[in-house]
Amino acid sequence: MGIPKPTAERLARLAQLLEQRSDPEAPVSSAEIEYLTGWPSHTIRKDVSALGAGPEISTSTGYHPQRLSQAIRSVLGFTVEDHNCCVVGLGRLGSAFLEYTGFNGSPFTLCAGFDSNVNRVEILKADFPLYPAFKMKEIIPRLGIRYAILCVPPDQARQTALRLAEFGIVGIVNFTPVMLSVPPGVEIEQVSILDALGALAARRAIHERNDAREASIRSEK
Amino acid sequence: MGIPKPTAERLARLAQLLEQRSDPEAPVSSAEIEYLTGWPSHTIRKDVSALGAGPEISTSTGYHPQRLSQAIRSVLGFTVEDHNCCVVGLGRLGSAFLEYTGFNGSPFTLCAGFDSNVNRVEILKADFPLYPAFKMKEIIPRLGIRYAILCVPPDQARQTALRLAEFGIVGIVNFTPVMLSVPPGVEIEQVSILDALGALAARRAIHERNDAREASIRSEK
DNA sequence: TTGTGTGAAAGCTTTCACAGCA
DNA sequence: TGCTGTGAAAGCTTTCACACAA
Repeated sequence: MGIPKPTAERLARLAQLLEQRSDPEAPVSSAEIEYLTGWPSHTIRKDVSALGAGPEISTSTGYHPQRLSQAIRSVLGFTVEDHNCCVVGLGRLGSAFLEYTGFNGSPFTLCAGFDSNVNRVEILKADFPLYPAFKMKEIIPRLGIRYAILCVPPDQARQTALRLAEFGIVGIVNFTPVMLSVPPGVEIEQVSILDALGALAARRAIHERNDAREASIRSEK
Repeated sequence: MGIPKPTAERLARLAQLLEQRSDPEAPVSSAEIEYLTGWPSHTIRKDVSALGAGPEISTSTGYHPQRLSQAIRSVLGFTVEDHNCCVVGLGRLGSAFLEYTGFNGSPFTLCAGFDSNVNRVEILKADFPLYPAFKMKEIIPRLGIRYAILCVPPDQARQTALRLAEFGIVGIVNFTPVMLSVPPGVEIEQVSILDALGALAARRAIHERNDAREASIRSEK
């Protein structure tokens, strides 16, 4: 009984959602989670069930938010020291992360920034140190950084990703529009706007197609 | 025979990939696409097959990139006039899109930006007009904008999304960390960094779990 | 009565294996 | 010999329906 990938991704998001709640003690039902997320309540129950956590997670009035999110983090292996991140490329997009407050309270810590432009590294301010790009090789292993947020210009994306993999990065959030190929063992999460828009448009096209199809089936009868 | 959602999303991405190619005439094989994307070649063949496009799409040496991407766009309904987009919220992140060149050559056009801070709207420069937020109601229908890129501060996200839906937006790319609930008929694509990192960490946890499980099974024998 | 937990069924998607074509 | 195309099988995930607990 392994945990299915879609289940794990839903749970990861659910944990975040639970931690945003105002009252971490007030029970939350699967129906309420359905309302907040759009996922059907039975899917949520099944997901939680797949965790294999004990009965202290839930009562007859719903789940205990804090215990549930802890159970999720523990089963998915979200421990703070494993989740140091860095931003690579400090242009408009990359530097936007320097002032992003969402990391507080999350299991991820942003602890370094890199840019090939030494000037930019010196001018920008952040709560963590910024380095010139050639120091990646030294800093990434030293700080135990495992995840990278890639915001370099498109023409440098492939090369930079390969170097990151070499230095021990295990996951890359790719904000460039370039499709990356990396060594096995490194995971990529693609977040280009064009992909996101493409996914929306594709979903919408299916809707319209299916609606049209259903309408024509109905009219045939 | 509808097109499965995962298939549609892969095809949307494939079309983009094909359009980035240097030579739009040189045939591309499913094996080459496998190398570029990581998707197995038989999945790609099945996906293309699901399009139901004619035999002019492929030869015995592979697919014709240009014709294939056109077939994808036509079946998925990617026509230029349907895909006007706007950026909502012009802070660091939102304003990064103003200088983003990736939209050229894509089926999407960025044609407006909105921010509640009138000052910011006047100071920032872009190739398309920027408006104060209260004009959304007027401008979105007038320009036929269907997709919105949401970059407002977290505490305004929910409210803004609902207004966008009201004004006729059918798809929102949500860059805020807030989970949105919108009326049916509006699609959301969530791209918060925390979600992306969470997905990476979740996938990695499964890998490690499964590897450990396999190792222990092996050692039991 | 209102909620979770969970085998079993249904529904999708991917994978396979091989036919067919240039 | 290289490739695509595609029914059929296998493998996952979601949905259902109902048992069970407070």
